[in-house]
This record gives sequence, structure tokens and C-alpha cells, in this order.
Amino acid sequence: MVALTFPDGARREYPDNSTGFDIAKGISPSLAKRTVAMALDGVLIDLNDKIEKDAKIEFVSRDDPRALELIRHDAAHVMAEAVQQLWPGTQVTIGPVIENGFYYDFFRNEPFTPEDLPVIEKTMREIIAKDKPFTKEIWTRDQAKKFFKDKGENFKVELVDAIPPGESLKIYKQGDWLDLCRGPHMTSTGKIGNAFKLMKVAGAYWRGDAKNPMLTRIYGTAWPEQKQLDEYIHMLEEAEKRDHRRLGREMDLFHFQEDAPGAVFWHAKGWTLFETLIAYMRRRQQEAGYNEVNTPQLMDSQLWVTTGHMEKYREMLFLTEKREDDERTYTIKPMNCPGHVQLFKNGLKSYRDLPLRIAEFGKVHRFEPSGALHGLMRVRAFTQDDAHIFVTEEQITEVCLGIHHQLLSIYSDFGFETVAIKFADRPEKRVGADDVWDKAEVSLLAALKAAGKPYSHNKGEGAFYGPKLEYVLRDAIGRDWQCGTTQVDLNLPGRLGAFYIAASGEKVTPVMIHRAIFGSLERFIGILIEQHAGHLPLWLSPVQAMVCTITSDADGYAGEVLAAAKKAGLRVDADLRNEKINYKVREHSLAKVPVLLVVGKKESESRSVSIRRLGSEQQSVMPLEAALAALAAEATPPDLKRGQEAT
RNA sequence: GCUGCCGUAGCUCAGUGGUAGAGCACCCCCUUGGUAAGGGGGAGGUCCUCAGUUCAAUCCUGAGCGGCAGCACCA
Repeated sequence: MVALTFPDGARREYPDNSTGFDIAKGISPSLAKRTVAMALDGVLIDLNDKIEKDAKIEFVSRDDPRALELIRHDAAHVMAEAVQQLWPGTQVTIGPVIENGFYYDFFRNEPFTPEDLPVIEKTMREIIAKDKPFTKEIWTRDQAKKFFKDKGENFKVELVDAIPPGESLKIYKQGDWLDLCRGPHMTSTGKIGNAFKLMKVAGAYWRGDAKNPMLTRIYGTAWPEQKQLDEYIHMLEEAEKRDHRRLGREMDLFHFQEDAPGAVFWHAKGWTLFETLIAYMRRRQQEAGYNEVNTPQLMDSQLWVTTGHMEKYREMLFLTEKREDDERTYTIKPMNCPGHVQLFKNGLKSYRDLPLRIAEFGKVHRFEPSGALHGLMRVRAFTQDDAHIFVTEEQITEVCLGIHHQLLSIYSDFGFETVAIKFADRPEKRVGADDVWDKAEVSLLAALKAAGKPYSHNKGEGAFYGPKLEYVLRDAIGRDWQCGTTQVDLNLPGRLGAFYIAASGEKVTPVMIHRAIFGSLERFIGILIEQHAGHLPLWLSPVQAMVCTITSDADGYAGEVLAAAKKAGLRVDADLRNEKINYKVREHSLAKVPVLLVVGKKESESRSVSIRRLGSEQQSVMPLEAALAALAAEATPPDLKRGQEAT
């Protein structure tokens, strides 16, 4: 007998080898009917599994959040069956559940096209309508290998081989069709329901390795109810509306063109935003004791051999051709650090100079793979808010901690309160001895522990010269973006021959801490655009206000408003065109101008403005001076606001 | 980089082996209108590039470039 504890606390005994289904049926046939799986001691398993020991039991119905994964996994199996039914000879590989859905990777000489998706979906619906029961069998390794080999399923044979000895081989059947699978599954295909949709086809490497054959992956999404599927599709449409590439064009911020793949053409408004971010960061850096510098865009390629970049990252570098009248070739900088080491080396440094903070808004170029390029998020030419802090070994922890606090304060100014931290240690491709790495990792981790924030461990993901902390922002629609980084580097300064004179009079190699907060200005702007769906906060908006006239009678007054607003420090423009106010409101709203200052006869007579805020249909009429004072206060960058409050 | 899809006006997109289209935007005219598109007219194209097939290519074929999605990559 086994003793089972139910969610309500009741405890009952059942004969050995009872299945979940037996027990559910014993309680009530309707419970058995609506149960798709069970959880024993919190672990989800097949409802038809035999229960062999005392446990807490829960019956999982279709609308249980835990069933979502099963619905999706079952849908993946049904999709695989549909595909093999439609195109016999297609090999199946793996089909896991992912966030919001599932996929299955197939191998077939002919690729799938988007037109195939509705056909596959139709066949899936037929399989689901048949309500085929899922059944499980345990096979031996040889049995499974022979079966898949005979069927020509070579990828499955590889998967069988990859299963560790001693682990049982589970085969799940739905009718005649079967698949090697870890499970669990629901009781039958009918439980999947109809709230699913195949989303797209794409290539994916077998086992995620670019050296392996390319498979075709079909992505799908599945939900318990149609309503949730509709909501999900609606959410995707909303995300598309936030796409910074579209908004960038609509807001006249930047563009790309074929002549410069992966490089931004910043328009005046986009550049205003860019400069606003730099001005902000410049103030924050000054307050934290950084010295801003500028270093050459091109340096002798030999320098990059010394740093190790040429060896480790040659394919990422932009190099100049050798000229007839010059012996040397040059490399466009992919990073600012070697330049900053040159600055450190220029003039003898004392331990009294440390920590020495060198900052640069450095524009770097990296030959990113063409397939990686994505709007502002991944480019080949970008600007870092880069800084290098030269310290003694003893100063590492304290300096990293200081960076940590400033970094969080800065993210908070931009409205990012959820920041995850990852600790990345030594990668395989690296320079420097292991004992040096030991030291660097210990010191950086000490700062992280002192900060007292939760963090995750990103094994083997450090830079080639040192371990790093990665700061990951969560945006308004739940996406994660890695922006900031703090890296401890015990290697490069030594390689490049940097030293300082210690208190003892000896020459000592300094430790260099690399840090960036925005990371890439370009990317950070892309994130801000998507975070706010283009509705940037007033202090960041390139055009903060637009004076709109109702009739040309107000042109003169509009000019006064414009001049006064500029004098108040606002970035403002005026629209005096011979257009109706509706037209102007629509146009500037679409361009995401946050404040419209509408002036007509009434306003000019009373020296006031009618204010309409982006996203609101309401207007408020205020005296001109008061309105401008309020807007100017709101448009003050958060760090300056704090400064004003303090005085 | 790999796989698939795509490239026609500033934008969104139709279309055809023989003379290239729409809506919006732009310019001009009329309209002076109170908070998300007033009306009329006009201009605008190397149909991504190069080669091939053809009497004839924007269309068919091949290569290249660029974009999109996914994968791989991301110091």
C-alpha cells in the first residue's frame, strides 16, 4: 500500500501500482476526465504512471499553470507527427518548450516555407481531434537504436547514444507515431486544444553548433485558451510598434543605408538625444573623479599585436591597407583600453596618483558578423561611455564597489529599477596566468559580496583579459539588456608595460578596471526608445515642445512664446504652417513631441498657452510664464534636479 | 558567418517578358480652421548592382550587395 496526501491535507492509502488515473477516477469520473497529469511531491509526471511510494499528490488540470508546459510540449509532438505525415522521410530531432511556446527541429532536404505552416496546422488539428492517447514505453538502448536506424532517423540515433548509461529510454506514443522523449505528457492529444499557432520557420544548427548541419526549426505558440493566444499575438504586435528602427524613422532620429552596414547616420534630433546622454554622463563622471580624454581612432597594428587583440580577435578588426608610401598598417580601435594605457604610461605615475580614472566617449569599430546586425542594438561602429581606472591590487574591491553604486544610481535616473548582476569568470580563450586570474576573480567577487545584491554566476563568460560583472536591465515589456560592465584586468597593463612607483620606490604594474555604464550609447538609445515606446521623458526628448498656431493671427505671439521657451532652456520649435490645428496635433503626436503649446486668439490676448501632453487628449490653459517655469523644471535632468534640491 | 524570406517613389505596398501604379509624405493653389488627416492640382522611379538568356528583362537564370527572422557570434 502507498499513502497519498491530497492538497486538502487528507491522507489515504491505495494499493501498490495504482496509477494517478485510477485514483482520480476513484474520487470522481469528472476529476479523472479533466486531469491531464499529476504532481507527486511537486514533480510533474504522467497521470498513468504507477505510484510506488508515499507522496503528496496533486491532480493537474488543463488550466493549471503547470499544464502550460505540457500543452506546448504535446503540441510539439503533434507538430512533428503532422510534418512526418505530410512529408515522409523528414527526420525529427528535438522539440522543446520555450518561453511562450515551443519549436521542433527537422532535417529535410527541401526547406519549409511560411506557406507550409497553415497546412501543418490543419493536420495538427486533425491529430488533436482524434484525441489519441499518449502512452509511454521503456525501451532498451539497442531496441531504440535499431528502431530509429531502420527508420532512417539518424539524429535520433545520436540522441539515444547521448543518453547516459543507466538512464531509462522513454518512448512516447500517440497512436502509431512515437518519439524518444523525457516527458511528461498529458493523457491525450485532444487535451492540447485549439489555441495554438505556428509562428515562423528558421534555420538552427544541430546541437547549436555552427559546424553541424543546419536544420529547419518551426516555432509555434500554444495556450490553454483562445483568449490567451489572442492576447499573446496582440502583445507581439505591441512590441513591434515599439521597434526602435521604426520609431527612429518616425521620430526622425537616425537612419541606416547600404553604404555603411551597421553604422548609424544620426539625424539632428537623434544626435540631440545622444548629446543629452553624454552631457548627463559627463556630469556624473566629473562628480566621481574621472578625467575625460580622447585617444586616436587608428593606431599601428603592431600595438594590437602586443595587446593580444590581433591574435584573439583578428576577424573582428577593421584594418587599413598598406600604402605605397608607408611601411605600416593601422587598426581602427575596437576598444579604448590600449589607448588609455598609453595615457597612463605618459609621464611617471606614483602610487599617490591612484586610483587614476580615465574616461572617454570612445567610438569603436568591430566587424560584427552580418547576421548579428540589428538596428541600434548591434552595430559595427558604436560609442562607449568607457573608463579605465588604474588601481593598486588593494584598491580593487573598494573601487568596484564605488562603480557599482554609481551604476545603479544612473540606471535609476533612466527609470530602470530592475537590474540583474552576473559574475563572469575566466573563459577558455584568455591571456594571463591562472594565479593572476585567481586574484582578479577573488577581488571582484569581494566587491559584489560587499554590495549585498543577488547575482548569478556566468561561468566562462569573462573577457579574455579578466573577469567581469555584467549589469542587465529589465525593460518595460520584460526584456533583458546587458548594458553596464565592470572588468578587472591584471593582464593588459603588464603586457603594455605600464607601471607606477610604489611607496617602497619599486616599479609596480597597476591593475586596470574597465567599466562602462550605458555600454554602447547607440544601443542604450535603442533600449530607451523601446522602453518608452518613443514617449521619451521630457528631459531626454530631442524636441521638448512645439508651439502650434491655430490661425496666422497668432504668429506674432507664437514667436514670443518660442523665444521665451528657448530662454527658459527648453528645446522647442514652432509650427506656423497654414494647416488646421487637428493636422498639427496629429503630426506632432505621431512624431512623439511630448508637449504641444497651442496658441490662438484667446491665448495671445491673455498671454497664456494651451498645453496638450503627448498621450492625453486633455488640455490645460496656463499663463505663459508659469507654464514655461513648470516645463523647465520638469525638463531638468534628474541629477541636476537633485543638486537643486540639495541647495 | 549559416538557413530561409525579401529588395519597385521619402514611407507602406500593388503590378507586368514590350509605355511602371496606389495611398500617405513633398511642392503649388484655394482654405484662417480651437486639439489626431479640409479641398484641388503638380512633381517625383537606374523597379538594389553586375553578368547571362531573349528581338526585347524591373519581371526569367546566376553571382554580388543590403535588409528581415532564427541560429551561431557578441573582448
